[in-house]
Amino acid sequence: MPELPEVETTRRGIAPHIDRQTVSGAVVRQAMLRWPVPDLATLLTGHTVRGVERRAKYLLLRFDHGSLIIHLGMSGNLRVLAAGSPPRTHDHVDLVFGNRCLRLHDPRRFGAVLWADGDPLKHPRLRDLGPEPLSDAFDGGLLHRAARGRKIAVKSLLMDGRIVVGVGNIYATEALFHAGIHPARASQRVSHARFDRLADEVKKVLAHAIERGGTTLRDFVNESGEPGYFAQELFVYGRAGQPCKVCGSAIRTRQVGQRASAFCPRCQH
DNA sequence: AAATTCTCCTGAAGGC
DNA sequence: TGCCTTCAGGAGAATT
Repeated sequence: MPELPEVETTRRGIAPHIDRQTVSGAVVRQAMLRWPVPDLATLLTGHTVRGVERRAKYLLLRFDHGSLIIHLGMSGNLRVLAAGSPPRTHDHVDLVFGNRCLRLHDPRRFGAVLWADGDPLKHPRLRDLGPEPLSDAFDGGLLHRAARGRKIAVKSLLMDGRIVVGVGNIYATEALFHAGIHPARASQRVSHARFDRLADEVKKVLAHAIERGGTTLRDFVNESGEPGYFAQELFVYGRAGQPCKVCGSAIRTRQVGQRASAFCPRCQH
């Protein structure tokens, strides 16, 4: 499931192939993803990509007349293929650049392709987002302020995009383990010092995962169809019943905010 | 206002 | 072997 490191891996992978390239055509095979997909052939043919950026888990393809906003949902990936490559099931959208093709594949269709006429950062889906986790704007103080008076589980706080973006289930789970904080702990009962540590661990785990090309659990692949290599470095996510890599206790899971959450009962409080 | 629940979808896994 | 049920999961929407 693409989280920030997987989206950033995708951005870095596709940018060299499509930045400053001109769209020669587009195909929309499935016009209904999370929201309706615009008529991309009409919208983009003849227009040139003026930048490939990322905000939270959204990819932004800049054009002179607006921006294409792409979200990979939980099962999406973008690959660069030869133009004319036969589509497989769930290959929903192609953007064609001469002899190459940027193809969106998304079995569960939780992804989205949106268009913003003006500043994409002012789009309703992006305008209320919190700071980037790898920026200086994100730190323990921000978490501590957001947690004031909140009974919500600290893991849910960390995954709330209005507070900080890009931290999904995998990396929230891992960062909480490294910070020694129980995922279900009430936010208001986490000290400033422990939030400092948590923010630091979020940055470390995300940066490290980007270096490894992201986490591949089932189906994440980069623009060339290759998996990421962070999965082997996970300490708790997906390791229920297995021994903690630090203390040997059996990793447990429980529901936190309707989401499966793994933790070490001895290392996290 | 904050917290919780529901929703979209498919593939994988488990039961029988 | 194969059909049926269950469930995960990002994040917006609806509800409490």
